[in-house]
Amino acid sequence: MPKELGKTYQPQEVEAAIYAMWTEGGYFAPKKGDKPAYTIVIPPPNVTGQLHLGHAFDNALQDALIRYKRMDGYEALWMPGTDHAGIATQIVVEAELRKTEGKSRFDLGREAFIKRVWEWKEKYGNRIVEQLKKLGSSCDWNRLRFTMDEGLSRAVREVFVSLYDKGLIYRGNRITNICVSCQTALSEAEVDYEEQEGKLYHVSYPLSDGTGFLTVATTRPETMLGDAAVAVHPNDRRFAGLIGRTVLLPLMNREIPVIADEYVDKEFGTGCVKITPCHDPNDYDVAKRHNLPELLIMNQNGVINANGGKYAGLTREQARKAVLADLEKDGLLIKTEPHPHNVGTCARCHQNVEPMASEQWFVSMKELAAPAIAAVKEGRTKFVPERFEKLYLHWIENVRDWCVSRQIWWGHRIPVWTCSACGNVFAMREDPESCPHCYSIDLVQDPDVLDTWFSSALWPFSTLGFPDDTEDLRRFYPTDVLVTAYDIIYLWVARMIFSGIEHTGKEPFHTVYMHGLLRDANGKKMSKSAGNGVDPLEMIDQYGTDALRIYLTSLANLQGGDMNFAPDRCEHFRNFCNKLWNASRFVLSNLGDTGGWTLPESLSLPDMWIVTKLQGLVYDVTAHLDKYELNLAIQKLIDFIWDDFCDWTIELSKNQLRHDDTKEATQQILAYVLETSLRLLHPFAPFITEEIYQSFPDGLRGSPSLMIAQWPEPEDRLRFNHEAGQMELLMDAVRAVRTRRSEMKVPPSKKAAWTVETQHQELFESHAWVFKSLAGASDVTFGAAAEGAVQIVTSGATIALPLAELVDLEAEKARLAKELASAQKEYDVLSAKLQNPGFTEKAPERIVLAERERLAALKERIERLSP
RNA sequence: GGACAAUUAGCUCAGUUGGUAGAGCAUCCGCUUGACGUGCGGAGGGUCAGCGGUUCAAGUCCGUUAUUGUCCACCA
Repeated sequence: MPKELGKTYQPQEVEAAIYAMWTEGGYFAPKKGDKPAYTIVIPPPNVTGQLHLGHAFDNALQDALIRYKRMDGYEALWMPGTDHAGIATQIVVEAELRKTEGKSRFDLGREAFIKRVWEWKEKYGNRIVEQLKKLGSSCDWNRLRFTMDEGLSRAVREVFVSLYDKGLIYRGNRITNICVSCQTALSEAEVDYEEQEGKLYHVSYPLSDGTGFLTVATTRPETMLGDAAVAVHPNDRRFAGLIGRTVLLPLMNREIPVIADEYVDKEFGTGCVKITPCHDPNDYDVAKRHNLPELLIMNQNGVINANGGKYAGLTREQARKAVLADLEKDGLLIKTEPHPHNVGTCARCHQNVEPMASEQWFVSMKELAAPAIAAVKEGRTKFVPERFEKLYLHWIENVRDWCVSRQIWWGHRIPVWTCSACGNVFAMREDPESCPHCYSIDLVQDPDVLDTWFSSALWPFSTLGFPDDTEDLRRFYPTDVLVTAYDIIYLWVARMIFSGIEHTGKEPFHTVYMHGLLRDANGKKMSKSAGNGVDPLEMIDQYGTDALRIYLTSLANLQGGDMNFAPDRCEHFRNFCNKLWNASRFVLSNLGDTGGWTLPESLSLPDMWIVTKLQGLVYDVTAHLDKYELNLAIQKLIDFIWDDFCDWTIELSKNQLRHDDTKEATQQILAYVLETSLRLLHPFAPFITEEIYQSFPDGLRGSPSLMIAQWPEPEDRLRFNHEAGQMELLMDAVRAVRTRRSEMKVPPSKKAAWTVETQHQELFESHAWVFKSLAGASDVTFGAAAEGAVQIVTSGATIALPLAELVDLEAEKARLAKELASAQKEYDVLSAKLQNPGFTEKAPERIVLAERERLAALKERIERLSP
């Protein structure tokens, strides 16, 4: 029996039960069908994460795709999981530790701290998963993975050791970006550059022989403590005589040479550059070329070390102040000028990073990048929209070696050991018990952990069982499409591509569907500090999940551009859900004895029209989904359901349901169109469509859940183009009369007899009920208009309404004359176009044909309008 | 410095191979029409940033200018 549906849709009352029903039914698990596997891996949210709008958007798109493919017979797997998010998680747990116990991670020690993080993860790590479920995400939750699971950790080991053995991972001392707040190295992709209002300090370095000064310009004066030289351009005449001599480094009283190097830009600053090998990447290179000594003056925590002389123990900020003050005192600070420049900041904590020399592990990129470039250039991996390919290629073609070691504790420990006995350094898949070289058991493991993205890069195959050759891996890998925002192309997407190729021999997905970022209603970036963030869960409470999802889906655009989210615009989509709800109530309360949602044997003209429209919709929605044009798909669905189905089909059905001879067929057509529409809408609005579907009587449900109902296919036999065109004539007449009546302020309750002059008399006569139902016709007769009637010229007919008492005859004449003039003008333009051989010969036939028809229609209209 | 994108109705934005410019919101006018006022019917409002080009035909393709935004590189 059909469930009783309330007058308005109340999403809060049904969503949880629907989700539970899906879960209990086991519908999220992939089912073998007549089509192959279709796989999407979720971009794993951080375990520390709270659901934000970006997740909601990304997941709405993925869920729509996976639900569509599942209904379409594919063995659809949406692989879920979470990321351990090394630094981010460690920061969160450290903060909590400091707050609740006033302790640092060092107070606890490494093992105890890691235990704490695991406890935290067990307690809070599933919060984001529960939130994803609220969105209706149809992930196969039984497969939930975590990047630090045993299996995934094994994948990390395998990949590390395999790269190490191939010589593609090495340890090296070089300038790396260090976050002194997180106290770890970062990869270049984790550094954000931002323009800061800095200062350029001009500092005098006296020549050792006391004959003068050289003035250098610097933005980081504290680094002068580590200076190894002053460099000038070899062709710079100003300093030609000074090359090879020495200056006395102020404050440190060290003699350093003046060298010549082409790196120096003569035009910039003073033309003299201080060379600080350990604290600037360019200086490092210069130092290598000139064999300069390397002097590190700062620790990873940003505190000046013993090499900094009397400044040792000061933080970098304190050191800068002290150095400047001392220079000032010595009269060596010549000038300070404002100098806006780009400064690298830590992507996690937004503190300025400190470039400094340190020992780190690197992945050698050149060899790995080559096939990843080819994969995209040769089309095995495609980006949608295509323009993102350029970004990807530009990055990977210029990629530098990847710094993968992090000086934190939460993450995959680098599987490299050093033998204290023989000094052997080796990487192993299993923790070793003794040195493979000298069998000593005195082994020390590298203290660092791997970059979080090292494990994320393996996600498409590590989640499916790699490194084991599992059935899942064979069936679901390579995956199909990766859906994510463009801001992690380098951090994640590119690394998955080269990792997938290197370790599995296959590109991890054939399509990368990229989208933009959500901004607030004014186009501003959403952020906690600005307080303009929108909580999707609040949106769900207020408007329902489906309304939020439809709105988000409609925001996607074909350029992958950023989108502005205005919370109150959810209302429109909430209204749409309610509209669908009520349309369904109407259809369900008028089912009668309809035994199924098959079409009636004979179709009326309006039936043929809506069925034809529906075929077009099936075709369009499917095509848009296949092309990742989800915004267009949802727009067409809304237009069809609201405008075509509700405003025309349902309105007309009210008349047809009153007559015994048309009642049953009408019931059937309503059920048929509604049921098909629900299936098409389901990927976008899973809850409401399922709730309505479950309210259908048993005979009308082909499947226990709409989730696993079959995706509709367009049927050519149900395209009635001619009849649909006839219907449009009737609709034009309805609209034309409505407009005129409205202009003349005739209340809808006032009916009027129509006198129609038309070549389509049979059509208009047999469908007089349409005009009576929708356009206030009391009677429809045929013939010439009576004197003083209001004449309405529409496509195919002139309709006369006897509303003489409401009409100013002169105004009426003027209006008709104006319409005639405008029609005539349009006719002239069109006829000139059709007389142009350039057009008739070169334009496609269908266009010419359509224009000829338009011309004929205009001609007829002009005749009708002519007095 | 380089690259990419955007510029369409008062506002926010769609616009899928070039083929008569669309939506929502806002505004205005009507409506106790038996699914829905979270609704129904109707109206006004646009030289699609400027200029030039290709084409029978340009919001759509090409060039150029302007403005805005993003990314990359990098200036001690």
